Amino acid sequence: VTADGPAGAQAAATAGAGRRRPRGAVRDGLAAAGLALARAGGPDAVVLREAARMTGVVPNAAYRHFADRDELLAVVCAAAMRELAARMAAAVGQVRGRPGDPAAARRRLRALGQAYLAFAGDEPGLFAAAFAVPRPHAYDAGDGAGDPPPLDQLRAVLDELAEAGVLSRARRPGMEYAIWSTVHGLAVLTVQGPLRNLPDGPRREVEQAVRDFIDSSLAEPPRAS
Amino acid sequence: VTADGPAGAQAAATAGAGRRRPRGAVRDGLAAAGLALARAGGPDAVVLREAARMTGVVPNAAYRHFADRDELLAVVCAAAMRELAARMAAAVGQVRGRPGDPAAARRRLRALGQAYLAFAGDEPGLFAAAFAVPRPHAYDAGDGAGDPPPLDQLRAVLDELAEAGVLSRARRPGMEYAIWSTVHGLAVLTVQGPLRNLPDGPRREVEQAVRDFIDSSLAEPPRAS
DNA sequence: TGTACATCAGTGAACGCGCGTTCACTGATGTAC
DNA sequence: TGTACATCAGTGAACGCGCGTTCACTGATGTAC
Repeated sequence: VTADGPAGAQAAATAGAGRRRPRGAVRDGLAAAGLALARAGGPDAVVLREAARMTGVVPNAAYRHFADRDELLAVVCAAAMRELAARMAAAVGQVRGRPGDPAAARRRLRALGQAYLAFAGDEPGLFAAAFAVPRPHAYDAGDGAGDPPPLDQLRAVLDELAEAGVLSRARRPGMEYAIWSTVHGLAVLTVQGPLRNLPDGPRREVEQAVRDFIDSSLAEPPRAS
Repeated sequence: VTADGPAGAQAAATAGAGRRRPRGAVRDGLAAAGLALARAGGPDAVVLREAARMTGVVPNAAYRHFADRDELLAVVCAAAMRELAARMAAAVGQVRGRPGDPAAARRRLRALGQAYLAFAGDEPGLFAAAFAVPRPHAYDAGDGAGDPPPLDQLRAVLDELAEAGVLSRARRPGMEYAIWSTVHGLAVLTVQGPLRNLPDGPRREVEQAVRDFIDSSLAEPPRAS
């Protein structure tokens, strides 16, 4: 962390004992290190000893801040999910057009999906981690601060589409799950799944097919089956 | 494997050395044990030593049949994918109605999706394993024997829908990826993902919403975006 | 403002575990003559 | 049909590794009087 000269080793060893960092720095450091590990290798790569190493702290020091490895992992996963939410919020925030404008609403939905896919592609480790949280899942549990969780962002855009008349009221209920499933499935299949080795050309065609699929599903009334 | 009496231990120990099993039995046993491990705990649970233990063989004996743990895992994953394909083929085979009948074609598509979801729900470990194959993926590589791979089964039903006039020709290209993404995403989200703790009622509503979403996307022409 | 003391947050050493993998071996199997 | 021998498929022992986690400790921090 600090630059050590040839004589610095002893200084570090001397100063190393006891508490030297400001309050909360070690906990934050462990969480940040865990996030870096997840970024590089997914949730399985979040190794407590390695996070402690990166923080410059002895492994068992982590137990002052987390009950066990699972608790650290949960914090990392939540951070990964927040990063996804931030990417989506940023993308949708860049779309021009007043609220209620049908064309703008469509663009916002598209931006949301695009951001989701881009995150999965750019950060496969974080994407996997975001959905790999151990035991109970706090996916919707936005604590007020920060961006709303992905599902809420999607709901907001769909509500706007319904108000704008692009999406018929009758079809609105449950639509967020259908679209979420579609985009999430595409992300999983093309990033970690069987379609991960698709060349760029076919990959783009697949993505276009999925976009058309979603677009064409917005306006029409449901048909009897 | 064989029932050992109190005096059987020595017999087993005596007979244990050297090769006793019929040709290929150990390899098959390891693969079957690996599949059982994947069934119970997903791809990460496919542990070479444990598979050897279950087969009644010393751990390093596995290296006579597989180059390393990854090769065993690949075999297990392929078997898991074959089980998914078999479930889908069985489900679609039970649908009555001659080829080309529009209503029957729709039922076949629905049966396909239903089987996919049911497999993910009944066998979460195998489902995860099927999509966790290390390095290059042989998803489409049907070797002639057995059922066609899932994607081909889906293509066949969509072709039938197109011929029956249910799915307009213009929308047919790429549709298999859109539907696959949707169903796969739903499976992942509700089985391992953030929706895994949904009570039965809401879960059924979500599934119904996704079904409606797919149904309503078959017939309509694409709209300009 | 100064001192006594509880608490907090780190260190150092060690534990047991189970894993994948390698080595030298040996006995049964199956083939060539 | 019988024998010599190469190959195959197992055994037994061991390796090094890195992990999560526990223990007893110690020194700095911050609080009560």
